[in-house]
Amino acid sequence: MTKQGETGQKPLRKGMLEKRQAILKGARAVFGREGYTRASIDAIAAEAGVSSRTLYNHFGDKEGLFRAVLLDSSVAVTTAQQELLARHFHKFRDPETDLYDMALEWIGGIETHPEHFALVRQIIPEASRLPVDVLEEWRRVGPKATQQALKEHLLAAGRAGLLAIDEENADRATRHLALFTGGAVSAESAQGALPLAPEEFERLVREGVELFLQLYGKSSGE
Amino acid sequence: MTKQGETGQKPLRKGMLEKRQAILKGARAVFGREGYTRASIDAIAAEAGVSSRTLYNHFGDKEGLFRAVLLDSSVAVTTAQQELLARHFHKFRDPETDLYDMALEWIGGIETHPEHFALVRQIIPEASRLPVDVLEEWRRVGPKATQQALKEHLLAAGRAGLLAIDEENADRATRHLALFTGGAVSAESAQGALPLAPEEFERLVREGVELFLQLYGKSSGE
DNA sequence: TAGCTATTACAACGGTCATTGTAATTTTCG
DNA sequence: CGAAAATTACAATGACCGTTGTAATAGCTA
Repeated sequence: MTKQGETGQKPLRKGMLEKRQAILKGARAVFGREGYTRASIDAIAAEAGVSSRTLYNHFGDKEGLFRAVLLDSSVAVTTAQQELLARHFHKFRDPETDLYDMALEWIGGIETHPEHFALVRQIIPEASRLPVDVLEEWRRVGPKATQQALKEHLLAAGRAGLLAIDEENADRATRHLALFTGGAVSAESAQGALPLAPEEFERLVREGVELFLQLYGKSSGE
Repeated sequence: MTKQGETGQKPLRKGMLEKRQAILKGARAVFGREGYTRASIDAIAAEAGVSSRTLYNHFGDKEGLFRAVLLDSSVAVTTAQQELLARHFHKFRDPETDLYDMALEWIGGIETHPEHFALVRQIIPEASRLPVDVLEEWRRVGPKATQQALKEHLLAAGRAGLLAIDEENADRATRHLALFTGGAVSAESAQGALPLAPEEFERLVREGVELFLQLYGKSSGE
């Protein structure tokens, strides 16, 4: 138990890092597809093209692997989402269209990173069995981090006079934008479990952005 | 497979019905707590105070039991929710307070029927492995039925001149009320997986109702 | 009370799975 | 190249679990 792996501090040898990432990739796929309990170590090892013994040498046990996969995947997706937000808000001029384009790609992340969100869907019912620190760190590096980035971009847009947002209402505005777009999509698709027609998806996001601008737009807001 | 059980058409003998309901109750608890895969037949039988063989005689196999439990529980909760809506809208006079009271108890159903919603949380990641007809029937007798009842009450309130709701916008208004209150609570509590402080719960519901009235209230709406 | 039926206790089968040990083999690095 | 480390194949262990059969028992109904 105290040998190595766990949090993976110092994989020095060359191939180790590749093996490790292959395992993480395979585990993300299988855990997301099958769920924690159904996912067998052998299936993950096969998906990663690795012996199951190597997997144990890297991550200790099944729970350690799940922990590593969840956090690794969360960091990756959060990074991608933050880059996406930065890219869209960089050229933020017209709230009407720019906010819609941004939200479309942001919420579309559910389909851009299907394995990650399948993985996240698995932890919801498993929450009471998962160590609290894992849950907390997931929220911190995942949803919370993305939300924080969004909040800062919205604040910047507010300072630029493009939205009716200031330090006072920024938190609520951020929650509202997420709720009106992502929350609406999530509710309609049973938390992403059921497929949603693209037109329906776009309609929900569009209506959500319209509602958001109705509250925080410069024309009718304030 | 063709012997009996399955959909349970004719349990005539006296004690059988009690056994059946004891099994459904125990299965709801264990399935909700452990999830489909982890939940063992023996654990369910023990929780129900019944031999595992009796369980098989009633429901055929594990999947048949899960199917029966999910639909039975959904019908029960939907009935309770519809009664709740009828009771509140019966004495619907002042949108400000009446709508808040209603939403508080409605969304509070997550805590009033914890086993049911734990069960529902389990089917989300399991969706792709569940027969489509089970999923469809669940949505029909569950969320869809409640949503339909709410829509009719909102329409009635609109006809009574208490809300700015008519046949044109009733569907959207219904979705909005659910999203602003239940969706907000759901998002904040990670789909109900993480506990939410009562004050936070009430605050979210209150803000949700306020926002709803901002859009569909008679004073500032229209 | 007699007979039918549901229920039970018990055992067993076949399967899956997490985990570990070991020895051989491959890979990496000095 | 040669040593050290990582990886592999292989097997085994111990546990859990869904499901079924069976014979005994308890409960209901007529």
